[in-house]
Amino acid sequence: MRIGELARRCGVSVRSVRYYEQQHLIAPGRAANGYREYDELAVVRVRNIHELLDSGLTVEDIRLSIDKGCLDEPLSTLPRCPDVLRVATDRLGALDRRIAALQDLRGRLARQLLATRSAMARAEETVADEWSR
Amino acid sequence: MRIGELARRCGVSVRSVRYYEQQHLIAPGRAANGYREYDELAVVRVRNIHELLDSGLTVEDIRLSIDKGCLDEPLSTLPRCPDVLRVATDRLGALDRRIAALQDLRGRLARQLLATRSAMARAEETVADEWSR
DNA sequence: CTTGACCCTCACATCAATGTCAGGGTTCTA
DNA sequence: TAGAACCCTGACATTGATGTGAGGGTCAAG
Repeated sequence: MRIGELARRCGVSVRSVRYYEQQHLIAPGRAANGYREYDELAVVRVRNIHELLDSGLTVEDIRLSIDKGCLDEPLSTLPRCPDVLRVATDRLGALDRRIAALQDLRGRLARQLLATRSAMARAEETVADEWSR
Repeated sequence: MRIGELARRCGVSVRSVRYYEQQHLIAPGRAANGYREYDELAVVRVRNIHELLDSGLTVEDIRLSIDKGCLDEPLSTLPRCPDVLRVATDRLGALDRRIAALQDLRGRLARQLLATRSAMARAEETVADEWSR
């Protein structure tokens, strides 16, 4: 099948499929006219790639697990892939660190906001005091 | 004072100071030789800009609050600035959304990992079964 | 007069995956 | 045979703040 059908069946853009190829995640054949040719295996691979990207892995992560057969069956039916597992575990840790950093940021911003609000409240009280005098 | 001293006193890079200027957050004078000239006010402003950036606001956020006098005193002693307050509140919401998105991602990745691990465990049991036969 | 520490502008690189052009070829259908 | 719908490559844009380098002035101390 050609790239448009592949993309449609995998729920990704044609651009993305070409990008995956450029990143050496897939290697389609070529027809005589230069068009890329994909088989059913490609459907599985591209779906897997998309799913892994969507789960927070990077193209680089996925590339590390290629040529290990880890992308050529539906992920749910191919549980044995230590490399993907390890990378995913690392990625989970990185994700946790990013979340922690964001929550730290949130804490600082919230405290700043709170301090500002209470300072404004105090200022209004002062004004009220002045009025009541 | 010149840009090097300003940057040192504010704990930011010279590059960042020039970037703030390019973004119209500061507007230093120029000496006869073309060197930027900063006064004490600039120290306060640059420190405030850096602190706000560090708190998760963007240059665009900060720009919206300029010309309101919100950057010309230490933030802790200038609590009355509704615009900064509103922007910061918005930013807090955005931060919460980003955190939620990351946590969602984390959940998906963790589930995938868990499923993979338990599938591997099942596979090992199967192997054990085969051995025990 | 030279060295070194400053300063200037301009501009590209970073990170990641994808969108979106431009400029052109192919294939199928009416 | 024309037009629609597809395909190709190549390249720039996006986001945000900063790093870095080239190529070149300015100034003070030695």
